[in-house]
Amino acid sequence: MAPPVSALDTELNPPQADAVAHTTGPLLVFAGAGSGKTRVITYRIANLVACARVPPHRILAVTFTNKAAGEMQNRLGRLLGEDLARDLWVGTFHATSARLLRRHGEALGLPRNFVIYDTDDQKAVVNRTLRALDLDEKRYPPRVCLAAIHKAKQELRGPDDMNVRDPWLVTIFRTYEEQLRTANAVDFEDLIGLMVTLLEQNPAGAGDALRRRFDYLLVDEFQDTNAAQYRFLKAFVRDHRNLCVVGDDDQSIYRWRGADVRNIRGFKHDFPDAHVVKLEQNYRSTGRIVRAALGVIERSHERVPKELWTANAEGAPIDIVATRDERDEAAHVLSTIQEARARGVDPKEIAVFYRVHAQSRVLEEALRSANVPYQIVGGTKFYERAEIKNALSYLRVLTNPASDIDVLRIINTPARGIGATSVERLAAFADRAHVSLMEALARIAEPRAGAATARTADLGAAAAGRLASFHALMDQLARRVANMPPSDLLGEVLERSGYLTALRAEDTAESEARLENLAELKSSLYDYEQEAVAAGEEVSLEGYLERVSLQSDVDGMKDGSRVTLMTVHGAKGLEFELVVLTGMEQDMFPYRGMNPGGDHELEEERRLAYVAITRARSRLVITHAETRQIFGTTRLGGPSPFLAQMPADAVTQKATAARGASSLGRFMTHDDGAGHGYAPWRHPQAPSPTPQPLPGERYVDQEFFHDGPGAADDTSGPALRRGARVVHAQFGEGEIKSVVESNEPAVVVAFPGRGEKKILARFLTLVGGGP
DNA sequence: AGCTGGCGGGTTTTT
DNA sequence: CCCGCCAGCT
Repeated sequence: MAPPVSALDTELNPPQADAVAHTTGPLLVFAGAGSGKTRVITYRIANLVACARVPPHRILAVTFTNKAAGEMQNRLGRLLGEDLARDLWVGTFHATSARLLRRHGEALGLPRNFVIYDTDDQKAVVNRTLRALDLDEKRYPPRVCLAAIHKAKQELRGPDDMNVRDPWLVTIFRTYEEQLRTANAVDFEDLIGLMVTLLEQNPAGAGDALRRRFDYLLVDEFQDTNAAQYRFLKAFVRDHRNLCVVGDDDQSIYRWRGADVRNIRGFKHDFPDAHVVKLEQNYRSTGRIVRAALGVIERSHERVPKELWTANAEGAPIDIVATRDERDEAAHVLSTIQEARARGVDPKEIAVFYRVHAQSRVLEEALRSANVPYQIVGGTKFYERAEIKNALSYLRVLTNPASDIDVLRIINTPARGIGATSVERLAAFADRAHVSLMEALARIAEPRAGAATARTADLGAAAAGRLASFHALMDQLARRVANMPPSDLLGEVLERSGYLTALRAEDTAESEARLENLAELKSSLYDYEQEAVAAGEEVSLEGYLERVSLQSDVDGMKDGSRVTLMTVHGAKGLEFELVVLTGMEQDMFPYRGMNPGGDHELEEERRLAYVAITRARSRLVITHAETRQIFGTTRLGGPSPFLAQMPADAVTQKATAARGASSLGRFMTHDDGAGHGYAPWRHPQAPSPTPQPLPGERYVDQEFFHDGPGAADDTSGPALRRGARVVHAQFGEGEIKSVVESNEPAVVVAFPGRGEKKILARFLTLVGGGP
């Protein structure tokens, strides 16, 4: 066995060096939060390549997100040089599987041009299935059906061995599978499941071929793998057993998605000879933050015992701030951020966390009106917008005409007179003939026999004509796929389909936004082409579509100098100088949706809180609100029980002025003047506490929350006012003429030489910064 | 055929 | 509160 790279050795503590030096056989690394996990993985790979002389293309590293994969590849580029690093296989389970299935999937009858159906597509398939089976979608809600299907597939179960009582669900599952297969489509679970089939059943020797590809496998965030993924790994390393898994059972937060923390806790059972390393020294956070995190996680039973510690300074106390409601909370978040910025903290080193996306809106409004640059990770995703999905459906049909779901999306988009009745008749005809919708269209569009076919399908001459011209359009476009780069093809698609014309004719702020989004889509295709060329990969429409399907929220995170707003789930694996953790209330965190919730769920919430706390390097501010408007109703939750579990000497209890005032208004009958003579703010769980306003605590700009004159239609906040100068990516600089009411903040801007245009606020940048 | 408005239902986290 | 679905209207 080769010794570790000596130059790296000095930068590693003993357990880290131990893990890096290990080469042959199974290795289990428990990596506590902030314990230098990524460093260990990258150095271990570097060690394998540089010392053990393993060719890079024979190493597969699996990460949780594409972004993490990219970062790992970058770091390895710096350690090993770009040439070697490029040959490494680094990617998510899904991206890696997709890539391998393109090459080996044919052994299972999966064509190379398969498409990946996202949740939306899957739901459409279930809806279609329900209609075909004539089932009431009230009794069989698509969401519920899909959840049952996913659960089964995550455990590698098929319709015959799924654990459900209702036989209809089995039928729905079976039909769903049939639809995917005939559409040459796979869902996320198939990507893993089909790989397992290849590896375990070895059709046409494909499993052996796959196994021979890699000598070493490394898996990050192993605590969040599911049963199928674990079986994938075991099948892959069957012959050499060179499997290194890295994770932290305390950070397992994806149980709801099928992740099974027993994979890491029971790893020793499957690999009794595994070398086990524990990384317990935290290099990231202050002493107080580490102790607060430990206070929460130590209440957990079931966990593998670990001693997380840090040699770092104690640092500032963690602020636990009681606020009146979510708006007061947002104001406090804002002032915390402003204060940090004033101290010179880069906005990109600041993050605001929440449990559920629904909490983000108020926070976003506060930041926007104060002109704080920010980005929201997750929520309504770019690729889920209707116009983007439509455009992508055109592209997908061009690569894979069998994908009926995509055909249904675009057949009458833009409106071309093909109504529901025509589509239904077409679908019925396709069904009888056992062909895809595109194939059915081709038959109807045939110059001679077409007319008779149309009659068979019960389609009138006019309808048949419109269907034929749709087919002609797609046929024409399909001929161009091979002849032009994908970004140009998109342009062709949008022009020739009439989609752009239709949107331009609409001429609303919304249609304008859709056009902008489509332009952005085109540039994302262009970016892909550039990157693929740079990485020496083949540029193909399929390649782009695959990337889009497998993109995650955090992948879209930009590196700009902006504050990040995200859910705690999204924050896994990241770290920030300052973290503001909001909504730490009973029922919000731990979150209770509508289900009663058992022990296991509380355990997962606890781990989630642990993840949230340990993202912070030097400063952590935690807020909770007395009342919270969410989903249209007001929630009243006391402080989260997790707060009481943080050591008293690690935290400082505070309250906003508004919180103090609200208690006064609500509980006192006499006017005593705010902030005087109240019982001290004792314990977060004390009943009806009366907080004492912190001396000197005040608000930046509390005023804007109380609608002033004209505030009602000025939804964009004070920043975008009449007369303000703004910059637009395409039209350049202009002046705001008026603020218009819309779903989204929008304004009319006069651009010199280009006239006035309605533009959504999010496409504009203010000139000159602050108001 | 396509639009609009009313209604009811669901609202976690996401590769 | 927001969305999607349906029915009824143009």
